[in-house]
Amino acid sequence: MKKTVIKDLFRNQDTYTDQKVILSGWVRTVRDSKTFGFIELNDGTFFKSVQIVFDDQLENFKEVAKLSLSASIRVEGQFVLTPQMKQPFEIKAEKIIIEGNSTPDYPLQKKKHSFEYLRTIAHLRPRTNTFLAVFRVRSLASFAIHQFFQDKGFVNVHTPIITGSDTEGAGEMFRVTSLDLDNLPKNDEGKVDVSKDFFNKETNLTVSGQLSAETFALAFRNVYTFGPTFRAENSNTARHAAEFWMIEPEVAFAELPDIMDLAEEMVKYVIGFVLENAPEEMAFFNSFIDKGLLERLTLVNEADFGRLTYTEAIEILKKSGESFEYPVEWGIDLQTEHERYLCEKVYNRPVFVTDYPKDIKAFYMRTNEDNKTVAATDLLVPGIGELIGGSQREEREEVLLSRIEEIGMNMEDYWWYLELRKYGETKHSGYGLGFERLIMYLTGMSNIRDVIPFPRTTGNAEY
RNA sequence: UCCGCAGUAGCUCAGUGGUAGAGCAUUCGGCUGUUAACCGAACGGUCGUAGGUUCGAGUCCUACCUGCGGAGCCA
Repeated sequence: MKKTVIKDLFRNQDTYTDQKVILSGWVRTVRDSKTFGFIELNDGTFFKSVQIVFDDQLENFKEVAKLSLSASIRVEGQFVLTPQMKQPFEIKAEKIIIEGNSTPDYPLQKKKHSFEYLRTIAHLRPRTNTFLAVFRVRSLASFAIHQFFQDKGFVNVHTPIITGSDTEGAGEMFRVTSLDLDNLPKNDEGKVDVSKDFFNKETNLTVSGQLSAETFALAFRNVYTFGPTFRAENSNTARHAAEFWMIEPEVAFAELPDIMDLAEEMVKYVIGFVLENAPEEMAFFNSFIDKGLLERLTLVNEADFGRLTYTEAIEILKKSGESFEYPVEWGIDLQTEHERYLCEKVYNRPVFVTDYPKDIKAFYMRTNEDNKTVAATDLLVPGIGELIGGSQREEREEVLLSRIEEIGMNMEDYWWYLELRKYGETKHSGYGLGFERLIMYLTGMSNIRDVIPFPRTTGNAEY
């Protein structure tokens, strides 16, 4: 007889009724009495566990009753519907084989643990309800994003992880080297001789695949990247990590509103996909993590995202009567308190802010006709902040050149990027989506460390 | 990096200058339908680290370490 997985039992209860099944999984809890007992068994295939009923007819009844939490077992037994009970069905065990018992000091108890504590046992926390739910949703959301773009004919580009260029302004980088740090080769000026390094030059981990993606957009028209990104910022917040995943679509023959439409459609698609494919997990988040989650996500899927310009946002903030810690003035970068006010108080849904002052944005963003602002947008989301940052790219070679000069960047480093403007340039636009922030938004989890299997943050690369 | 809060049993916490505590977990016993099972008992501590004040410090002071929350940076 073939092994059955618990997901199948839940999804096809009719076909299993009164049938014999073989299950294997991990013990969540054992409740025993003198001559019988119950085991909650989770096999990883489904969010919910199955109740196994066993009695002293089993030859190893005593050992089974004493199983430690998270022991792994195989169960042969009969599937029985139990409509009057809390659980829809249970397995009446005929045989239980102990594959790997656990020990009494198993750190996960049958009670609520703090996320802080669970972070200290990141190798065991995926066995908890919360993390089973988080990481299944993460997997589904990842798949949904690929499906969304693939259905639209976008080409997935694997941009380099090790990079010799720096997307200006995207943050501090992690140096990549194979040099012996205890014995560094020096040049005549006493500095490290990077020509002796593996790539004969200075290299770093990527902070963004955007510039590479642009090259492919000007060949394939519609492309996206989906990969890890690294920032060596000493950030200590619930929404920053040193290693995170980013999705960066890049679209040729597209202006800013085109990619805003794309971003909105994408976010809604992923929400719909996750609600449909992980209903148990989403119900769990709604009950135990974030009470308003389902209502909020459903609402978001039905309503249009808000859209306003930076200039309009400044006016709203000025007229709001709120006393902000950072005074509002045209030209400032919007602070967290301003963004929160806009999307949580004014709109109460995701909102695109567009056309920021060019002085506070990156060199590659397209300068608007007013010569003061750039065609950039941030998607602000309640509870998370900035979920997406995007822009129309500056396609006019002479404008781009003067921007690079203005900022004082090294022109030679961008020779290939500039050549894109020379050979058949077109308007094109793209954005970056922080994947973990999307997961936080989908699950209601409030710390980025709890949506990454083994998070890397300042001072922390355990596991 | 800055500001604030916290660190006491395996976990979650109480203890606010005078004998180190509770619930849960664990172990043992009981229980014929439990489902965060229940009932009884036992076990469990260098009070983050190092100094200092005091007759006496978990408690007050200083420094450091770690974690959390907020801010900056951004996705």
